[in-house]
Amino acid sequence: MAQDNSPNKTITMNQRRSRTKFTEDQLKILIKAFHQNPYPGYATKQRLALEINTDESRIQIWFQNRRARHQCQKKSEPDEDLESSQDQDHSEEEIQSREDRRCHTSYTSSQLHTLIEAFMNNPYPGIDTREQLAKEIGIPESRVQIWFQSRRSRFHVQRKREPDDQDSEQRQDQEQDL
DNA sequence: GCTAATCTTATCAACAACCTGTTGATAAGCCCATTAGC
Repeated sequence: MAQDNSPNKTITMNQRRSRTKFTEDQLKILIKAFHQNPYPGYATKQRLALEINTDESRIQIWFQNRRARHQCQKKSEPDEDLESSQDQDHSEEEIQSREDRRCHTSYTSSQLHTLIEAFMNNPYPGIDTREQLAKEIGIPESRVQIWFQSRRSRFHVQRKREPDDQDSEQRQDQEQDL
């Protein structure tokens, strides 16, 4: 999706998380797991994270990127290599057999207060800010990142709707005047 | 150039209050999302 060029974006760019460098052994394990199931549930991601000694959120991102690359590959070279042919059958059955999601995180009012305040200050916090917030409210950084994503999304939807709401209000006023 | 990190948007699903709205989690991205570190 197109991203805007707001000043906030610059803040994000400067504070990216440092790139994770997976070893060959780690990649072997991840690729094998991907062949078995490109949509692993939370339990599998946690197990993988433990196995290759990394964070579960990095496993999630790796699978997201892998799926994206894989989609491109499948389109450009259908029924080509072993990898593609092995993954041809993923689809409906696979979606049906998807593993459980992560448990719903519940935030306390004080945690939410801290997050909202931070959001108003900067809706695009970099890794340092997110980690600081995570530490402050005692929630994993990955959850803080997801919270900001959802918050921005709803904020954008709300802002898109606002002009419509104003229009309809104006129309109602005009109707009442008549 | 490859790919991890990040973004927006749409949708699913858990939860609080009791049928529906709110919001966290996840998936897709088609001029094959964009950005940026190695």
